[in-house]
Amino acid sequence: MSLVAGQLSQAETAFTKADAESYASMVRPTSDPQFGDYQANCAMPLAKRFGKPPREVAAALVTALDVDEFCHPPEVAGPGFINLRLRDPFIAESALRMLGDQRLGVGPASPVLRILIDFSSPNVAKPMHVGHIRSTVIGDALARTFRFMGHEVITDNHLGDWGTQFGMVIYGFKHFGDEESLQTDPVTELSRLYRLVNRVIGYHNAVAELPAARQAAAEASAATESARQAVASGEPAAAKKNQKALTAAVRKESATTARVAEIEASLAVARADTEFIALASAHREIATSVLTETAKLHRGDSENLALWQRFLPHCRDEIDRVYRRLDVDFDHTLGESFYHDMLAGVVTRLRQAGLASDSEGAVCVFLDGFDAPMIVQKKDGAYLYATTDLATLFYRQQRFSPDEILYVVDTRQGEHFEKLFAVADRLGLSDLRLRHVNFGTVLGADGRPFKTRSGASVGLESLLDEAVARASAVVCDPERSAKLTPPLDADELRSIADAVGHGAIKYADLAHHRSSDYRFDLEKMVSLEGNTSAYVQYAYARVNGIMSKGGVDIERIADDAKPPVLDAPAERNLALTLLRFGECLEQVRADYAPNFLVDYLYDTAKAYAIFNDSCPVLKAGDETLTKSRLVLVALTARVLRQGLELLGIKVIPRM
RNA sequence: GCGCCCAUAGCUCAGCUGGAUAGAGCAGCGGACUUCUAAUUCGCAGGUCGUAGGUUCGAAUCCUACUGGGCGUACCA
Repeated sequence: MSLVAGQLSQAETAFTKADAESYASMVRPTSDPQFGDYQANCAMPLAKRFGKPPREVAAALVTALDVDEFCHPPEVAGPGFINLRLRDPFIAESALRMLGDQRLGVGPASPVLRILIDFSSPNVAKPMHVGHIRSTVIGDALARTFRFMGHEVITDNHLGDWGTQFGMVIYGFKHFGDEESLQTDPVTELSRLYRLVNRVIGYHNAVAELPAARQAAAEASAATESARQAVASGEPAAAKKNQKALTAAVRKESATTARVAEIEASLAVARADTEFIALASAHREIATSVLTETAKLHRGDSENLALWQRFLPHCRDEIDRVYRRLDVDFDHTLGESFYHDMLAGVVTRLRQAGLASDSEGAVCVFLDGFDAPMIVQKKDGAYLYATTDLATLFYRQQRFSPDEILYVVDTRQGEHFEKLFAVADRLGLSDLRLRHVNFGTVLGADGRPFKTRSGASVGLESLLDEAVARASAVVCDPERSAKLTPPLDADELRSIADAVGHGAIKYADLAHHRSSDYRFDLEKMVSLEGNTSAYVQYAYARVNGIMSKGGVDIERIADDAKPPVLDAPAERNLALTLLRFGECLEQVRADYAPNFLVDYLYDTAKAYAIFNDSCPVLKAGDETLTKSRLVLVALTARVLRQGLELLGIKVIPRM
C-alpha cells in the first residue's frame, strides 16, 4: 500500500504542481473485491480543490501513475475512485520476500521515535484487581508493537507505592497486625490488613452518609410527588415540560432510594458481624488516623518509614508474580516514592514560573478553560498526584528526553491529563508529545462496572485462574486430545489451558477499541468460535501441524523456495491478507489502538481456514504445488505467531 | 450548573484524516466431513446507523439542537 501511495504521490505532484496538501495516503483496501484490491480516493478532494470534475482528475492521475510493475492498469469508477488490482506475480514475490525477512517486511520506522509508555501503575499495597487489566494489557501490546516497528520504546511502571494505601496498611499493622503472620506469610497478612482497614473505613463512611442519603431520597420522593401533581393539574401548554420534569424526578428518586438501599445492605452485612462492629467502634477516627500515618511516613518518621521499607518488598513480590503470569515486564519501575524528594521543587518551579498561587490555603495552578484549579499542595502541606505527575514528567524529560510520552490510563482521568499537559505547555515542553491513551471501563454482565456481588472489585488473579479453568474445560476435551498423535499429556494440556486462558482475557480486552467500555464475558472469551484468542491460536496450531508433518524448517524454507502459485482464490486472498500485516501495525500506531491488530489476525485466521478447507497442501498430489502452498502456510505461521506475540499472547504448537 | 464520552442487526462489538450496496461474531434457519486438526466451512435471514435539521458531488463519520445513558467536576489516585 505504501508503494501505491508513493507512486500516487508522484502522480499527484505532477498534477497539482505540489500546490496542495497530499491526499496520496488515501489508499485503502477496497470495500468490495469486485473493485480490485486497493482503492485510491484522492481524486475527489483534489477535484474539489481545483474545481474540476472528479473523474477527469482521476483520469489525469491514472495517466501519470506509474504502477505497471505491480498493478494491472488502474480503473476509474464511480464518482472518481481509482481501483487498483495487484499483479499475482507481485503478490507472490512479496510474500516470499516477507517470509525471508525476520521483520516480516515491517519497518524500520522512520523517523525512529523514543516513546515512553507509562502503564499498569497499580497501587501495590492492595491486590491487583480487574481494573488493572486494561492499562497493563493495552500498554504492553503498544510497547511490543511500537518496538517491533523499530521505535525506541521505554516502559515505566509508575507504581502507587507511597500513598494513602500504605497509611492504611501501617495503621492496620499497628492496631491489628500479627507479627508472626507477617513473617510466615507477609503477602496474605498485608492484604488482610489492607482489606480490614478499608472495610472499617467503608463502614464509618456508610454510617455517616446514611442520614444525608435518606434525606436526599425523601426530598426526591417529595419532588416526584409534586411533579406528578403538576402533570395532573398543569396547563396543557406546559404538559410536555412537566412530563419531562416528572421523568427526571422519577429517575432521581429511584437513584437515591437505590443508594439508600445499598448503604443499608452494606450496614446490615457489617452489623451481622458483632466482632467487626466491636472493632469498628473502637476505631471511629480511623480515616483521619490513616491520613496521619501517611503524613508521618512522608515526613520521614522513622517507625513508619521502617514499616514501609519492610512492607514494600512483599508488595512488589506480589505484583511481580502477577506480571510473570501475564508475561509483562518493564524497563523501569519508578514508583511515586521515587519522586518524593522532588515535589517541593516542583511547587517552587511552578511558583517561579508564575503559574502557581495560593488559594484557600492550598497551592493551586489556575488554567484557562477549567473551572477547578490543579492543586499541587494541600493546605496541610501534603502533595498530590498532580504534583507527582509533574515531577515525573520533568524527570522523564531530563533523563530520557523522549519524543513522546503515552499515559495508558482510565478515561475518567481525562481532565487531570488535560491540565497536566496544559501546565507542561505553559512551561515550554511543547515539543514533547504528551498523549493520554485513554480506555473505557470493564463492565459486568449487567452493564454496570464489573464488581463482585458484594460490591468489591474482582481480584485479578482469581479472574485469571477462572479463565484458565474455563479454557481447560473448553479446550482440553479428553476424547479429542487422545486422537492426536502422540496424545496430549497432562503437561501439554496444562500449558494449552494456560496459554488460552490468559490469551482469552488479553485478546478480548484488546479486541475492543480501547476508548469504549466493554462487557466482560468469560464464556465468550474462551470460546473456540468467533473472534477469540482460542480461534486464532487454533489456526496457528493447525498451521504448525502441517509444517511439522511436512518436515518444514520455518527458518530455512524461504532460502530455496519459489514464489507461491496463486491460482486458487483462497491462495491469492490468503497471500494478500498476509501482505497487509505492516499496514495494520501502522493503524495501531496511528490511533494507539491494538484492536486493529486483533481484527487483522482474525481476518488472517479466517483467510487461512478457507485456504485450509479448499487447498490441500501435503496431499495436493503435486510436489510443486505442495511446495508452493507450504510457503503460504509458513508465512501464515510467522504472521500469526508474530501478531499474537505483539499482543502478549502465546502460541501453542498443538491444541 | 459546567465539561467530556457514548447511542450501529435480537445480543456483543468493528467501521481507519467524510467515499461505492454499513461489516463481523454470537444466537436462529439450511447445506458440506474416504479432513494435512470439521474445535472447520458455505449459504439464508436480520439494520429508519437515537431523533430532527444543516454542510457536501457524497455523512454512521463533520456542525447545531433535542432525547436517552455513562463519567468527571477544589485539596483521593
